[in-house]
Amino acid sequence: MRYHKIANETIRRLPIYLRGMLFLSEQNRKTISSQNLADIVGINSWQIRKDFSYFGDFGKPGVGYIVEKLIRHIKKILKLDKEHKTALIGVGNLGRALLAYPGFGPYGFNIVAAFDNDPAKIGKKIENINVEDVSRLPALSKRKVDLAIIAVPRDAAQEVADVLVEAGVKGILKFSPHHIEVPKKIKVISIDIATDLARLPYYMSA
Amino acid sequence: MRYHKIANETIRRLPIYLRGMLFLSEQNRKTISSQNLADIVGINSWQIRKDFSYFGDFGKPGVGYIVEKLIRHIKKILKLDKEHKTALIGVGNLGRALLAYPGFGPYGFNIVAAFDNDPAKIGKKIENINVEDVSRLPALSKRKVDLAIIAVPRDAAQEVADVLVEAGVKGILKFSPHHIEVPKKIKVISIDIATDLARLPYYMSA
DNA sequence: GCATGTGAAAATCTTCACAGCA
DNA sequence: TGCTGTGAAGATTTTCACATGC
Repeated sequence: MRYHKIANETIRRLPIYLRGMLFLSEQNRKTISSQNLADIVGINSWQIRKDFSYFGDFGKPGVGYIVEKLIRHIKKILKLDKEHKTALIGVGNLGRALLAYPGFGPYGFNIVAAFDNDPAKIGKKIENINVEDVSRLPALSKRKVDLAIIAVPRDAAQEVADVLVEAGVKGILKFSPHHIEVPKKIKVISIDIATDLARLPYYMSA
Repeated sequence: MRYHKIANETIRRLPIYLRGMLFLSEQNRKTISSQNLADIVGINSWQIRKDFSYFGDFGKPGVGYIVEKLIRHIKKILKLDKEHKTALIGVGNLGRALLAYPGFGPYGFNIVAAFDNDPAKIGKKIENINVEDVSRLPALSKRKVDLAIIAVPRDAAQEVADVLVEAGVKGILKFSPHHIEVPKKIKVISIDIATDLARLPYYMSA
């Protein structure tokens, strides 16, 4: 292994590899070759090897990669090896789907708090999480929450983000399509279904 | 304008620009400069100008871009200028959130059918859409549906995709994290919240 | 004078081909 | 023999700087 600046694109792919490895682990596979993993995740084998080569000698020539070891290794790189307490803001349709989503666990994400501004929802329990008033957001700083998922309407996103940053949140995943302004040290990732969907027709053969 | 192969990354950004332009249109803005648009969408102005330059002379030097004209132009490039009938497969939490999602309209996406395999859901009406039995999927070919959104559990995704391809669907948006195998001419886009979220901790300053 | 459009340079990312180890 | 790890080549994408048009 040499020193390399790690490509951004590599970081984007690591969670995909991790997903594949977790699947293999469920099935009690012990080792996997880059070619096998390529078939599972839909990424070329040489791309996989190149990506891994940034981080050290993961695999054994002639054998492949050891599933459990690779999982631990990728988790460590992505800093997923310890729990991340996560707050959800906005308990609408999407918010409820997120609370019910079982896929966060294996990555160490744990939704520990949910907030809304609708009095009809505040105080209710959804999926075992108590819905709190958004006015209580600033108190998050005391609760070791470092990550937040924003699932509120467009116009409220910036305001919510400001409070979250103030409360010490380090990373934000948002579903509102608008760009929000945050300090440079805060990382924001956006998911917008319509924006992704909008690429499809371009690639669809008539 | 010259002939250029259009960069994939450019196509990825076009829906983001479109989103910004639609927002401006709502506010009755007539023209916009690349710098102004940059502030709204969070992408550099030179990147925006470069992207647009692939398609022809969109703007007027000294003035900027004409909002309505640019919207029409981008929609045309992305083939969003006509309606895309869309089917939803899987009416769980996520599926219901998608049916209630108001953001598809401006892009010309219209969910015209929903399917599930749960007898308790079949026949129910959700958000004005009748939930049909998945066994009726093959009949989609007669209904001019060219796009499908798969929101079913992991293990069912490949099977559903196979039927959809058979039924003539040209593009698939899926939420199941697994890679699925489809003919090359079918375009598949995946959204996986956990995979996106998993990148955050890496970038979060301790 | 203001803002676009674009060659050219720089940076980044992917692909290849194969040396070398188990 | 099978499969990794990686330098080097190739392709793509971003960034810059400025000529050009309104």
